[in-house]
Amino acid sequence: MVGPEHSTAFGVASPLLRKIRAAITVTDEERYAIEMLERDGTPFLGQTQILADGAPCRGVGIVEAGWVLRSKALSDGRRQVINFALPGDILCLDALTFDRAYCDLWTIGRAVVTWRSVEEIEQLFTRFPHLAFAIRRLAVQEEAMLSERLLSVGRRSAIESVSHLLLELWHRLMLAGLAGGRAFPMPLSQEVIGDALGLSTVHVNRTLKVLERKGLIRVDRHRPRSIIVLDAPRIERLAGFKPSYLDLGSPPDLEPRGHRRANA
Amino acid sequence: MVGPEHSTAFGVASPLLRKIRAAITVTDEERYAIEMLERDGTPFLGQTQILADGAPCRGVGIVEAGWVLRSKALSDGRRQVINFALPGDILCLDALTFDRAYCDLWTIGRAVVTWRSVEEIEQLFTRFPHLAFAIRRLAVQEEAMLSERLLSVGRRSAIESVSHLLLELWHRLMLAGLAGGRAFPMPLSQEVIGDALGLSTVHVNRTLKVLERKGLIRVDRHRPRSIIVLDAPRIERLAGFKPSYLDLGSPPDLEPRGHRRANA
DNA sequence: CGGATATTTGATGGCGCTCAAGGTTCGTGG
DNA sequence: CCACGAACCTTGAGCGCCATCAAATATCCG
Repeated sequence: MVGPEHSTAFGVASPLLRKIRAAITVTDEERYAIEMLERDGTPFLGQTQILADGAPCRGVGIVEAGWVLRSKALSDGRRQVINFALPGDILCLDALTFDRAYCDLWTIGRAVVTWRSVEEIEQLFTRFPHLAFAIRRLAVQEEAMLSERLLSVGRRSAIESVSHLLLELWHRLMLAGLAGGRAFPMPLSQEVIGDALGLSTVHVNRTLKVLERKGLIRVDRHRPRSIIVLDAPRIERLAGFKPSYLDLGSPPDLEPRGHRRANA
Repeated sequence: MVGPEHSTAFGVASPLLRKIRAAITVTDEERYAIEMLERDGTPFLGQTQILADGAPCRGVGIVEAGWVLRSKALSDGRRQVINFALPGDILCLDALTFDRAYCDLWTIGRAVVTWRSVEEIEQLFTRFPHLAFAIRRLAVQEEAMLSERLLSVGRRSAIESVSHLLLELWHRLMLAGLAGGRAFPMPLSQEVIGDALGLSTVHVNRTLKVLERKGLIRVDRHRPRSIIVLDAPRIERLAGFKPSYLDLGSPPDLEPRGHRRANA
């Protein structure tokens, strides 16, 4: 039904397209337009700052490959990671209505980012209103993720927060077609995880160890690092993880979990 | 230049209009349209839930009077307040692209909320593109506030967080025309403040006491409760508060603070 | 005045921070 | 192939910020 897909940097089929397809049905013309967005990106190597809090925003960024993080820093160096952008995620969507960044942007390891001007995106939205709708949904999802993160940092214990973050990343990577089965890539250092959850590096380490000792996950420390989920139901229960906030298409499952009927 | 303004519930001139004027110049027609939005609201008395996490969203809400909070709860009762909506703030702006709530909504004390259908808002946006732009800016500001809250909860100490929250509310109330001078209304109980900052009620109490003992604020405990800021520069320094993330119009002040020239 | 809600204060303890040192993995260049 | 440095992970010891529990006080409302 659909032809072979354009292959983006690092040889993965477009995660952005995949995510948009979760929200709307995409015509061939629209598919082509999306694929054109994810071209000619700038490659970065290590941890590199690509945008500064308060700086003018050059437009909208698309993460072609690698991971990017959004963070805010205090004057004495304390840092809070606001969110992670995975391949197919869009950076600075707010640039469409506000031309100043309110966060720092850093790459994590290798990453490829494409910048598109506000005008280009607005033309795209005019030509393809469906795409505008789908991408606005991505923005709503971002806010839902932010709320969930705030809940973690404010009210969940360390082991709950860490578990919840791992499950969120696993889920997002699957939705983007970047993870399958029980394993998923984990480029984040324990320091970065701590900065996302309001924890110290040391405590993230101890918490991961506990999760391993409980037989819930296995951490593969060889690069490229990865996580293997050994007991999904148990860690989901521990984290109180309900993936509905990540689903763009269908409404969230309002029934209690784990009560699917046998022959339905 | 501008005629007498329509007076909303509780006799305060439209805070929404005032905030929109910070972002764009408003024509008389637009002013009338905004004022029509803030009519015929439903009044609520105490702490009342007006929307549930995961429930279908009836449309967009406008806070005419009183305060509303957005929160998420864990199954065991722990609660995180995501943000506060003051008079003139808009609730569920995401309903325009996503028809499910991802937070609970509760009133704080007396409040009046008007619900407008998605269709009505979309018609408004079509008729007045400038208004659409200004209101999208309000949405961006919401995200900036959320990021700042995450920074507080994750990385600031209790005394820094509490100070920062107080300053944010003071500033927002001034922008909405609901506070002037050094005093501002404070309907939030210490429990609610704790739920917003990831702190216990007891610790919020002790922290407020410290701020009073340091001579930075005075808490008026008689209802309607209020806060008086006694030493704005000092508490702003303590909190690391930079109000640029709340300003919709002008770009943020990139120069170091407190260096205004004498005769300028 | 009585009941409900919110604030205040003390005592105690734990989760997670800090400091410090040693181990691992990996990239680079000899 | 090995040496070396950088970044990251690991583990222990000690402690502090803030949570929890409990009880008294204050404020408001009817």
